[in-house]
Amino acid sequence: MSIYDPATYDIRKAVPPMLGRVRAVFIAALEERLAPFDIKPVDYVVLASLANDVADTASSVCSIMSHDPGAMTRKIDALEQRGLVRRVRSAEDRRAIKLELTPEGRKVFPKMLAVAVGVANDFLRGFSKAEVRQFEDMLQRILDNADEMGFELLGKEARR
Amino acid sequence: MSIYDPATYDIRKAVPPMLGRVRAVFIAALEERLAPFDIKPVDYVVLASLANDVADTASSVCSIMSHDPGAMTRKIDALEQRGLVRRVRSAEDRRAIKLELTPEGRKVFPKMLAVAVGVANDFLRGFSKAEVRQFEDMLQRILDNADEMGFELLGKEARR
DNA sequence: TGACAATGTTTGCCTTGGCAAGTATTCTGG
DNA sequence: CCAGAATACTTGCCAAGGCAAACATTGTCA
Repeated sequence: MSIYDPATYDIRKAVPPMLGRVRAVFIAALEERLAPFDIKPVDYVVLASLANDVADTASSVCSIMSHDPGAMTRKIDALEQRGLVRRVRSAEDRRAIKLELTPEGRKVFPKMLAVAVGVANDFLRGFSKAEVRQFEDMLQRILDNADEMGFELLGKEARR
Repeated sequence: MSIYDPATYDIRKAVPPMLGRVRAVFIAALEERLAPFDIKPVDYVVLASLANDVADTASSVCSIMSHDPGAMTRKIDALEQRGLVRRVRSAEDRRAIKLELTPEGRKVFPKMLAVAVGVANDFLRGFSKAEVRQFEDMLQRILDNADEMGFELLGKEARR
């Protein structure tokens, strides 16, 4: 049974366009509140991936963020230049380069995290915790569907 | 009462990062299925805005999509070049330029719409209609919160 | 083991969006 | 009425991502 019908599809209410709008305001808010740190939302996500041990190389950060490897190289160049991130050639796999936060990076990241969490809480004002959990679950179910359809959150080549 | 706490914030599950991922797979799927028409997701949204009478000028399309006016000029140049959209100087307000689909645009758009709705239905497989409605409502509530915080990325006139 | 595929990173080129300045037109307050 | 603000669009310039090619290294398998 289909959810949406082309004849009645409303781009002002349907889930896909709404997702885009909500994401847009999220990023706008994050950008504004991270500005004092001279950090952009994308940079924050890179730092957060490293800080949370969700990724430890450029390529793993790329697959998590679905970001281009070429662009990532340049971004890490900049973050390294600013002394927030360090590159360490891996001993086990000499192709890879381990990434880690510098002491300076570890010091300032918590402030950015606080900002990001603050934005999330502000936008979810009025939601109960149960609702948020339900919301998270629905998002995960969509990702699972995407997964089954072959749209994993990896580079196109990695999909095979 | 806050939803998220920096100490336990998980970027793999929290709403903001999940929104980004879900949107990314949506766009990837849309891009792939629109490729046969040589149309990109952004182009589709422009055409959809015009087809659904949600917008009828470049600026109104911009506010709906939170898109840059400069980029929009170039995009419409291209769509006009391809014979899908037509520019008609407005008689009432001679600053504005009315946009409309050409007969050719009207002819091909339904196929793109079918693709887009198909993607939405595929990704929402397993959702009941009630769940989708609830999902839409939550997204709207977030936009309303953004609104109160001064992040009105959508043109007000476009929402009326 | 030896070709060949795959992975991780980098670089150059191209496309596209963001931003600022400029023009034309309309709106507004004194 | 009219000077200045606001709106609609355009253009040029810059920043950043997407893509492809190149290189080094590792994995696979006949």
